[in-house]
Amino acid sequence: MGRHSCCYKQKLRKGLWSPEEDEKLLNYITKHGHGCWSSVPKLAGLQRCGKSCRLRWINYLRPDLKRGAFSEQEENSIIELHALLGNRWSQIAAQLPGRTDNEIKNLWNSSLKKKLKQKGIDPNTHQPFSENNDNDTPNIQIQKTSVGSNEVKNLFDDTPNPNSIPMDNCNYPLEINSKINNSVNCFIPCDNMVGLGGGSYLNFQQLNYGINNMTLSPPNSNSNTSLCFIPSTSGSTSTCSQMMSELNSSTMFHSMYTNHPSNSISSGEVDGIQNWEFGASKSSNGSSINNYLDHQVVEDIKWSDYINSTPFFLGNNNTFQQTTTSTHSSIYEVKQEMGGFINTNESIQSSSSTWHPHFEADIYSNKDLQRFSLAFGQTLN
DNA sequence: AACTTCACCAACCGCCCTAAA
DNA sequence: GTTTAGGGCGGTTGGTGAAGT
Repeated sequence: MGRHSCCYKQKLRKGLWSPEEDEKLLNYITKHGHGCWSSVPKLAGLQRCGKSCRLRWINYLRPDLKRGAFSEQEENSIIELHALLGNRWSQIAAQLPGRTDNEIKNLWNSSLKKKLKQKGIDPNTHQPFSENNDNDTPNIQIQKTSVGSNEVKNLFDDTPNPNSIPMDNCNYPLEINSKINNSVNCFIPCDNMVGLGGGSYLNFQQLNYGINNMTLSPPNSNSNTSLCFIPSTSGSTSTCSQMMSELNSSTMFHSMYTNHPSNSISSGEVDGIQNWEFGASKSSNGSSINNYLDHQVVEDIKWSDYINSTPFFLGNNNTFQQTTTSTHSSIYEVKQEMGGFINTNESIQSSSSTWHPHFEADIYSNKDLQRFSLAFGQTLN
């Protein structure tokens, strides 16, 4: 592989494009479209390789290019997107109409990196230089870091009561929205949270979404969606009647590992940390804990492979409003009220005998970014 | 005025992915 | 299943003009 065959051909011009060459390329593509790029130079009468023509068109001649200096708003967007996407210039450019990846890359390397450094921010991590930037402790980096205008709370500080989840509409910071919109795995929360014993419970169902427009695609048991929960329809946990009735039965399926129809996410405080237990259930009187994901399964399926960066939403039925439906898909308008991303960068062994192991999740509300610890797997008694 | 350094950015290079043969 | 070519992407280079000495 490596260089394209066209690049080996002799007598092809390289370097800057002349106005005459630009005119030839522009005229040709305007009239005929580019089609196969490798044939463009010959048809357009250019002594260039197709790749060079393509680049010239995309980065300079395309009529929809904005050109000119970047606005402050554009620069801020690039910084935010870079914090989220890293050096994925094409993805960043996709968020900025009229700008090319090359243009943005050049701006970043020549200007934005310096600006961030001048502000005492590491352009690679987007964290203050004074903070611990050790890549082995990524969760720590997030603490006390500003997300948009939101305040960030310390992991072990002032952990909120999940019963007080704000249900107002909320506008997420740009990078959060982008992450949500590009997600493929989302958890649909069901009816409501039900208080039980020392914790609170939120039933949910995972479905598989398409990219960007939140198209709901019917998943199947062979898909790689990993975590498949069916809300309980009886007992102490709430039913999800409304949500269930909106969905074709083919979109629901059992946990592929447990084949048990009842799972929930539960919350309680352990070791001073607010924990969410995931994939567990309690009996109707709340007296005993039964977890349907046995320890062997947990080891086999490598949780981290499935859930890393998995977004989820907490809310009620109003969080997702179905707008259209067809045989194969339903489109939901998302009014997320609270949601987050599970981080599996580290696993914490709790000193408690009943919670193990823990992963962390960033949970965003309309006010704060807060850190929870999630407990996955078998409850140890 | 001459030279050097710096900043910018257009263009190239090489790798990767994918579809077609 | 393998090979090949096209297209896309991110990293890097090198030309050019501005600024500094």
